[in-house]
Amino acid sequence: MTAQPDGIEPPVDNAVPTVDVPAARERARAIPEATVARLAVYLRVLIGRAEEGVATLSSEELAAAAGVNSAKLRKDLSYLGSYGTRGVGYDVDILVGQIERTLGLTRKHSVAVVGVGNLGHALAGYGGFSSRGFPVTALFDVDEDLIGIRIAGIEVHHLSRIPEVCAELDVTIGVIATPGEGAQEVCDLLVKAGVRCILNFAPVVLQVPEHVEVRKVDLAVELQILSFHVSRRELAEEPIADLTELGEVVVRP
Amino acid sequence: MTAQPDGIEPPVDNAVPTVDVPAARERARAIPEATVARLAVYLRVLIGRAEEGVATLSSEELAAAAGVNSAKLRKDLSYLGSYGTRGVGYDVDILVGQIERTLGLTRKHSVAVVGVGNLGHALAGYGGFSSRGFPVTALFDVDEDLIGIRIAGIEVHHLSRIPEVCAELDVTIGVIATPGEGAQEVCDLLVKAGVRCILNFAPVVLQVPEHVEVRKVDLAVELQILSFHVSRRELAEEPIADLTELGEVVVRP
DNA sequence: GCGACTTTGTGCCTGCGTTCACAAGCGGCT
DNA sequence: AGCCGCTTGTGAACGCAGGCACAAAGTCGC
Repeated sequence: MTAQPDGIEPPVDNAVPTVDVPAARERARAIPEATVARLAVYLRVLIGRAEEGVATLSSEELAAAAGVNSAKLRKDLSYLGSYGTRGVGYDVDILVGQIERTLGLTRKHSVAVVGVGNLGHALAGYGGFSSRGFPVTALFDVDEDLIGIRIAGIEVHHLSRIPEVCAELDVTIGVIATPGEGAQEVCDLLVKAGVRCILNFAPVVLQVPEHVEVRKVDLAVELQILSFHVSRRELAEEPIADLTELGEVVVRP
Repeated sequence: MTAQPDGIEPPVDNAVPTVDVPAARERARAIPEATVARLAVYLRVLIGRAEEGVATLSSEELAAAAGVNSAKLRKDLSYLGSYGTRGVGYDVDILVGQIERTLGLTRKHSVAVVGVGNLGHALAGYGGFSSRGFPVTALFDVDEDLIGIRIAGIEVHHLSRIPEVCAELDVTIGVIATPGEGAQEVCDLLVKAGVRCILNFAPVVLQVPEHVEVRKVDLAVELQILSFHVSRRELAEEPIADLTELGEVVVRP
């Protein structure tokens, strides 16, 4: 364990405990964010291979399938502990179990989707969620015309019932698929309802208390990043001509 | 300009050129990926403020609205050049123009969506794309029942027509919203059609030639990352009890 | 016109994440 | 049983991104 989170070392580290509970906590905390994101990718690949009957996989193969460097993969997996066999590779089933444990996938996470527009509707019907242990159990909207109807078997409630319904269904993850305007209000409601993890599709930066985790998915931003690469490419490819369209007029004094 | 991209300095840097074309190219190349992503966020905030009639914004205000550190914001903007006024802040309109130029948003980017399932349907109807200069102009699917129907006014074509239609409409960005199985095949078709930027919603790692840029949006992965944080929280909050459910049995020899 | 105040732009440092390279460890073959 | 080859796990180096803090540069008031 090289990277100590932030200075504070655990007091004593000499005795020989059989079950090292603080270490479990330390380790979970110590896993870098970037690694967590990749673990999810590895998991998907592993589950796919497991279904094909593959029992063992080397870091090289797994890395190729996940689109990363094999050294990075090994380091990522080493955060979970030593579950590989030198000379052989990783036992697929064991690794699946370990990653699931680390990501907290041993329990189901009930998901509430707020905003049943284009996107919310799609998310409610998206099979990829429930099949991966994230069943959408509640839908909310402001539009009175939508209240009470069922989408993919799930009833749509009014925003005002968020606290009540979320508590009842033990919702752990809230998905905000509203327009930008209502998003902060919805977020506040979710937080008040005890939801501590939010996936935000609305194009606003949400203000949340410190104990709440927000991840933002912004489709327009993704396209703009791609757009940047388009122009960068064109810039790099064209030998020297036609750059005037840039309007770049840098005058050095 | 401190950060020289990769060693090679421009030959002479003494004369007084009026239009510094190579510098434009260098600069576009030098902008860090992380900065590009944030520029898109700044742009959205700026456009919002511009509509409210705000003419000038300080780095502090803009940073707060975008949810970042003000020093980081200033450094990000400095990659575009010096467009702020000390003691005052940034002129909103000028900055909008500069960011749009840098991101290549001065032209429209025609978008093709492949896969008209739940998600593809939502994307086709999503107003956030066209309003930001990314009109969805083509839809594709394999399902014969869908071919020929119109969604949000756009006709659905068969996959096989991707090359033809994309060329005709000058599609620059392809969006893959198919299940994982067909994704690589669709990707190959798009690449063959000359599309060089792809936004991939399918849960697979796409293999593409070097000159093609892929961005992946994986909703299940996002949820799994949130799930990780849920368990991390529970681990940190519970004083010491109930950690056995982890199954964490680390025995130090 | 000058001084005080405000805000930008950036040099420097720190820390995280990635990559390299290799020793340690394990299985299989002889 | 012992050796050989393969693969993991990790120490160490590197590079990039983030944050601090300050000098430069501009505005506003007097």
